[in-house]
Amino acid sequence: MSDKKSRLPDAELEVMQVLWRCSSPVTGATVEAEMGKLRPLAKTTVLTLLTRLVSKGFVAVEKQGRLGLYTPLVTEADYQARQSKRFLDQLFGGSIPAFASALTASGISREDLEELKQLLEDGKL
Amino acid sequence: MSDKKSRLPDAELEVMQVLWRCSSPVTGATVEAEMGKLRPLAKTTVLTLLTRLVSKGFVAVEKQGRLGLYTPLVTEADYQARQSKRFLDQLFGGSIPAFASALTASGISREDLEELKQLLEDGKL
DNA sequence: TTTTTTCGTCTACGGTTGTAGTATAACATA
DNA sequence: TATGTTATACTACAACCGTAGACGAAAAAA
Repeated sequence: MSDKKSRLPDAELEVMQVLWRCSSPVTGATVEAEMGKLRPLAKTTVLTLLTRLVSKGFVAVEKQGRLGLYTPLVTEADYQARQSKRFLDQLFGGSIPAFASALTASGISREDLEELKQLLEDGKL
Repeated sequence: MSDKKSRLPDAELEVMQVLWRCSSPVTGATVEAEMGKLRPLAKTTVLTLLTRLVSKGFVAVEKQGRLGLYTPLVTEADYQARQSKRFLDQLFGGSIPAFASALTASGISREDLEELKQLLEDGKL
């Protein structure tokens, strides 16, 4: 019901990540169980988050009687791509190198940089 | 007054970016003028944002009489580094390559990738 | 010094987010 | 069928955000 451009609040993102990890469609109970593994939340809280995601157009719900089956409408790759661009624009005026150097300053793993270098050299990016 | 780890809301970030661009200390009026160039905001709005930044410990204010002189307490590089890590962790489980491929999917400029490649090859990162 | 402009604090208000209790309606079970 | 069990929808509520008006004090101008 609204623009998919926007960033999701942390709690809603966590729910999306569960949805992306599970094979859809998924029941609310399943989402709650998955979330609860790391972060115990009341059932109703998870349901509220799901409902909000539905009204934002990020998730579809299909009713089997009173039971709801949830399916993500936005793929993880899609969300990642949009948010990456947004982040880069907002903090670095869109410059990847500027971002990369910020990362080194943040003590990111050397291996990841190496791997990235490989990808670039192999023309995979 | 609180943890510097946290992400700033968009409006507050914009104010910080003005502060980072100007040579400190800066008066509220200056900030307002700079902000207004792109996004007209009421004077009081800018002041409110500055005050919030002060209470969050991101900005220091020094009073010259009734006039406030504002200085950022967190450097841009510092903020960028922390947020980059946070972003990477939250969306990509910390993997830079995963992030990089999301970027290509988002239609990021070829030149930026080239530049990044150069930096990596020159060992600058 | 009276008036006007300026800078800032306080207060406000609608919307969002995190979190969950309550009520309700459908389902399973005794 | 009577009853316990759920899954969901509604309601709530405090904190936080974006935005700014009201009001007061200080400074500048007349």
